This record gives sequence, structure tokens and C-alpha cells, in this order.
Amino acid sequence: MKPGSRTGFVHEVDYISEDGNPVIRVFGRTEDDNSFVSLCTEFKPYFYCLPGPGYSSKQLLKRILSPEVSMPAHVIEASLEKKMRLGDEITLVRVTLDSPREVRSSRSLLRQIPAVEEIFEKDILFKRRFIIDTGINPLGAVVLGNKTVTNRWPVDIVYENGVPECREEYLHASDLRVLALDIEVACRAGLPNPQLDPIIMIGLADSKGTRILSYGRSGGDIEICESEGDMIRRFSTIVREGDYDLLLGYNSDSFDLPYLRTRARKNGLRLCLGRDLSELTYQPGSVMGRSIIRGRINIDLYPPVRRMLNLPTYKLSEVYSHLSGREKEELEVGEIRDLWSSGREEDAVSIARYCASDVEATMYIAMEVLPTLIELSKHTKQLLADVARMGQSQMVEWLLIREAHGRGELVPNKPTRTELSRRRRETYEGGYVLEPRKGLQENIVALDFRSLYPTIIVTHNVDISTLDCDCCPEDNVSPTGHHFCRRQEGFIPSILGRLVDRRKEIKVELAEVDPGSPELTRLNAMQSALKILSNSFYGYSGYPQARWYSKESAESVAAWGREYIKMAIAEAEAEGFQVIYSDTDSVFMTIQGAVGTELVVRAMEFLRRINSSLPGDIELEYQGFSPRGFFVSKKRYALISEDGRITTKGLEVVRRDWSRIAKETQRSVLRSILEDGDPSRAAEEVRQAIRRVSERSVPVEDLVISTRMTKTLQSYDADAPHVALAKRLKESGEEIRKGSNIEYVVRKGSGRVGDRAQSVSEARKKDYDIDYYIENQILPPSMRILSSFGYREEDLRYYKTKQSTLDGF
DNA sequence: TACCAGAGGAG
DNA sequence: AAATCCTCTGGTA
Repeated sequence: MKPGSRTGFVHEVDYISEDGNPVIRVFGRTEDDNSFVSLCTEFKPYFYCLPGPGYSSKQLLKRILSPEVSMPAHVIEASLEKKMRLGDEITLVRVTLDSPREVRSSRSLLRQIPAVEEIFEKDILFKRRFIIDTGINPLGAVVLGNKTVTNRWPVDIVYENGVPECREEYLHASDLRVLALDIEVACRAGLPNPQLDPIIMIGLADSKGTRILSYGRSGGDIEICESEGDMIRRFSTIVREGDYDLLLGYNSDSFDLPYLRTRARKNGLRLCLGRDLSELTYQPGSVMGRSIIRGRINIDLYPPVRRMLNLPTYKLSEVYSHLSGREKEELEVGEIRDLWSSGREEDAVSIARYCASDVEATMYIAMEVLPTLIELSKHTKQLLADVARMGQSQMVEWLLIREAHGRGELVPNKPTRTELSRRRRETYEGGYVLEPRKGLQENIVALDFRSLYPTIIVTHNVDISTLDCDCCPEDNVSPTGHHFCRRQEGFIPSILGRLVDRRKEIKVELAEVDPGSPELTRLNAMQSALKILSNSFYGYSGYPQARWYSKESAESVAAWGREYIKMAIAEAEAEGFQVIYSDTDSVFMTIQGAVGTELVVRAMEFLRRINSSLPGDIELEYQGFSPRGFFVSKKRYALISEDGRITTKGLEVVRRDWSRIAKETQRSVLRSILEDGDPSRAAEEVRQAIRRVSERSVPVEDLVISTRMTKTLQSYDADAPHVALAKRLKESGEEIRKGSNIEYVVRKGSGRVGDRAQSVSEARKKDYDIDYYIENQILPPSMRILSSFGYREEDLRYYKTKQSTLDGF
């Protein structure tokens, strides 16, 4: 390191235009705790032109450089460059431009030249191009020079050293200055309207504690401001003076931050939270918009939580209680308005308590998901804020783009519209599912292939570049007839292989670490990020929008998967096991007469034998033992473990779109059957539930059926119950959109369920349809289990005569 | 009764 | 902005 220079860690990267020239800005914090920005004016955007048939790359270069092509004034350089493309070396013309804004226009002009076959890498965002080409690691270290300018922005140090030198070292998450925020709005009716409804409180939490800003009301620990405007100004000051690196919210991208900006404007202010003092901007998106705070990491936790957790709803309170096991303070929207308008001190304190619990819950959730997001950022080498907004396919794609650049591989283009629709019509066969042996089963061993699809990709070298090579065609042919080269390691297999190996190492380390140590959290985050990434490659290769799309690869992986699982089933049966069920990569089996330990020992012997014949990394593992299980149909079963814990798959118990009474009744039926091994207690539970429904002693909450709108109201062809209700709700002025949860209770009467579906607030105990809840909610899920013991529906309707013949069961 | 659209889950 | 396989419901002809 040069004298006087120091190390900094990268938080954010963007660019601005100065006199039409791009200036890249790398924001972060130095190791001695000063925020910095490092400016780079040397980096320019570029793309590649591939010469068409009949043209050499030299001819194309000449054409591009010739004045009569009127090469856009913005081209500042063109040169030849060699790249690898699907295993072949090709020469392209690299065209460098003076500004990222001119990429689009220059690209269109160049495409008109007949010698240009196709243009590559023109749609890689400028800041991402910079990160990839310079080798900068987001959250990683850069060596900063010593050429500094001061007093330009409210960052501590400004460097003007051009491209920073990078180091393989990363910041500690605990070094980030984190601020979580949440606003409360006094809302007249319906959804908050930023034109009319003021913000009444701002909750802020950082490592030192929680602060609540408000105005016009005192009480508790509220920090009093003079007005809404003053409160917003105070908030901006706190962000700037605390010089936070990471701003967090829950739904903050689409709610809190744009709302703050609009209210600031209403008060004649500008919401300037950026490290360059710039105003917050809102960038609308096709699915969800994004709030931009320049120079700071801005994360809305809602999208990553939505992707990383599987929950019935994603309300802040639900997510918090799922992760922490604790409940948080709650207030209804109307309550906030009433408490605020009362003007009483204790009411303001109630709102403040609620606001504090929201912002603290946000911080709690962040601590749970950030470690994994940070690891994903390190692997994909994308900015943390971008990773938090990316889907799995995008993460895989950026990982591949970065690797491609390092290896001199040309990045394939995204599919054209016609290619995309062609790909969408292509289908292929997926995993194998064995029809289960239905009913109650005892002494079950579960086995599964460890990371089946990733290990198939690595072991069989499945890749576009290895597909149908000419050098070794007999060997390594998938059951779909596709051959993959053995001699040259494929692009994707080599990357995936590294991820899979790394995860294996971490799992070994994990086994040696003390429970409860901080090292455990870190290693867990590392392995979970690797798991997310490695499991995404197969789906990515079959994803029509993927740059490295390969139906042949996806199809071959699935076909090999079917072959291995069917082989495992056949071998198990040949060794005397009875296979009860199998889905994709798992097998459930038993041996007549063998119980507990003996069965497990036999299974282990079987594993040893089968694994010695399996190629490469492909490995069948012991998963667990269940004294009893009940199998209803494909993808629907329940198992009990030796310590009495029940896992249920696919059945109503685990579905969001059944009433609680239906799910709880089914749950108790399963429990009784799996614990007792006979159905008499279970049948009695069903009769009790039916009796309670008939007597109207079931609370309305237990009758609510919740269904999600998966598309916009107008695009529905069929009038399902939730759609019919949604249409009525819209009539009465409610906001219904894609993603809305429609909750309803079925009222008594005749006709369609949809016509009788009423929203929860209107529903009354005396109005619900007893018959519907017995016949359509309680009986079907219970009968799926009890019918296998000979029960009929009339045996369970409590008011009917019990069938004496069944008492002997 | 047969069929379809739609929802949500498994792996 | 990952894939396919699968079951079940309510509505309609």
C-alpha cells in the first residue's frame, strides 16, 4: 500500500454526468470510520459487435471507424477483442462510447450496418459494468489513494483517484451504521393518501436505541417537533448527521420513503437523504418501484422476506412473530386516527409505543435476513441493495456474467421477443412422483438424494457448451438422448461445482462450532446463501428469459433425476424394502416385520451399497425415521417422529385457503391417528367439531377463508368466490389489486358460494352457513383420512346414529 | 357429469 | 423476472 493511502469498504456505486461525461462514484466507509466517495472519470461504457457471415472482424472494424458510417459522434474507440463463445474463440469489435446515455442510440445506428450480425453486452447497466470490469467487490475492500478534495459533499473524504485498487477482504456487518425507519400516518379512511393525510410520527432505530419524532403532542419519550415539516427536517438531519450507511424499512420502497418525500414537498421541503445531498427519487418499476437514496444502501425488507420465508401473510407483525416467537404491539388503522385526534397525552404515547414496536421489529427482521443477503452479495458480486431486490434467476445470472467476464466468455444476449415466445412454448418433463401406498403405514425410513439437481449438473457436466460435442459422443448420454462432453469442463458445472464444494466445507465447519456462537450465525448465513444459489441453477437453465437458457440441459437434468430415483426405488425393492412413496429425490420405505433400530440399520446398509455404485457427487442420504405415517395421495401425507412431532405435507392443514376450523379438525384427526394408530379418537374429534359448528359456538375468525388475488380483477375469466366478493368490494370503494388477500365467511342461503361470501367485518355468528362448513370444510379434509378406516360421512355427523359396526375398529 | 380456471402446495 | 408435477374447489354447460 502506498504511504498515505488507506482501505475503505464499498457500500454503493452509481454514476453522474458532468459536462456529458460519466463520473463513477464509489461510496463507502474507510477502516478508520470516515465515509468516503471515490470518483472515477476514466471508465467508459462499451459493447461488442459480432461480424455477420461474409465479413471479417477487421472489415467490420474498418467500417465502424470509417467516417461515412457517420459513426456516431459518441464512439470514442473501436478495437478488436477475442472472446470465447460456446467453446469457440471468436473475434468481435469492441465499441467504446463517451457516455452511458448514448448506448441506446449508437446501438441502433450500428445495428443498421449490414456487416453487424449482433450486438452483445449492451444492456449491462453502467455501474454494474464498472463493478465487473474493475473487480470491485461490493462490501469488499478498496485501496484508496491520497488525492483528496474536501468540502464538496457531506461525506468525510472525497477521493479523485480513478479506478480503485481492490482487495479480497470484506467489511464486518457490525461495522455498518444501520438505521431502521417507520412512519405513522393519520389516515381518514381507506388507504393513506399522501396528498391529504399527514405523517404524525417517525420511528427510528439504530444500534443505540429507538427514537420517536412527533409534533403537537407530548408524552413519554416522544421528541417533539414544531410541525410535520419540522419533523421531516429533523429526520433528514438525523440521517445526515448520523451518516448512516444502511437505511432499512418494511415496505419502505413503495410506502414510507415516497410518502415522506411527498409530505416534505407539501411542506415546501425537499427530502435530501443522499450522501451527495441529493433528493430522494422514486423510480417506478413494472412490478414494484424503488426509492433511490444516493450513496447509502437502501433496503426494503419486504421483497427479500417474501422470497426467503414461506408464510401465510407477510404483514410486519406476522413476520416478526414468526422469526422471534414474540408478539408485537398492534393498532388498527382507525385506532391510530382516533388516538391522534383525541389529542390526549396517553393516546399519543400509545401510538408512539406502536411506532417503536414497528421500527424495532423491522430492525429485528433485518438482523435475521441481512447475514444471508450479505453472503449473496459477496457471491454474486452485486451491490447489497440490488441483491435485496433480485429474484433467484437474476442472482444466478449476475454470478455468471461476472464469471464470464473473468474467463473471457462472451455474455449471451437476452432472448428477443420471438425467441422468448418460442421458448415459452417449449415444455419438458420434470421430476418423477410415485403414487403412494395409501393409508396408515408404520416404521418408515426416509432417504433422499443430497442436492440432486446440482450434483447431476456437476457430475454429468451439463452445460450449453458441452452439449453434443464431437469429441466423445458415446459416453455421458442423458436419458433424453443428449450427450455432454467429458473432456472440457462446462462453464456452469465448474462454477456450480465450486459452490457445492464450498458448502460442503462450511457444513463441516458448522459441525465443529459451539451452538450460540456468532461464528455459527455467520457460517449458517454462508451455507444458506450457497444453498439458495446452487438450487437456482437448474430452474435458471429452464427459465425462458435466461441468457444461458438451455432446454436440453434442464430436460437432461430432470431426466437423470428420474433415472436415479427410479433406480433407488428398484434397488430398494430388490433388497426387500417396500417403497411407500417417492417424489423427485426422496424415497419413503419400510420392511415388513422390521422395526426401529433394525430397520434403520438395514437402510444404512442399503445406502452404503447403493452409494458405491452412484457416480460422482451423487449420493443418497439417510433422512429420518417415522414410527407412523399416513399417505393420502401424491404430495399429500403426514409423518410422526419418535419424539411425537408431526410434519404434514400438502394437506389442508398446511394450506392458506382453508378455514381454521377445517384445518384444526384435520390436524387433530392426524394427531390421533398417528399417535394411537387407530381412528376412534379421531372420529370423535370430528363429531365434536361438527357439533360446535351446528350449535354456532364457533367464533367467526375460525370460519374465515382467505384467498389471494393472483392477477388483476379484470383479467379473471371465472367467477370464483373470492373474485365475486372482490368485485362487490370494489363496487363499494375498496382498493382491490393483484396480491390482495380476500377474506370471507360463507353466509347461509342458497345459490353460489360466491354470492354468499361476506367480508369478515360484516360476518355474524348467527348468519354463517352451518351446512357449508360441515359438508365443504370439515368433512372433506377429515374424510380423506378417516375413509381409509372404513368411516363414512354419516358416521361423523354427530346427530346421526353412530354405526355400531365401526365401534370394533 | 365433464370440463375448466384458479389456488396453492411439494420437491 | 427459476423449473414441473399434483390435488382439489367452485362454477358452468
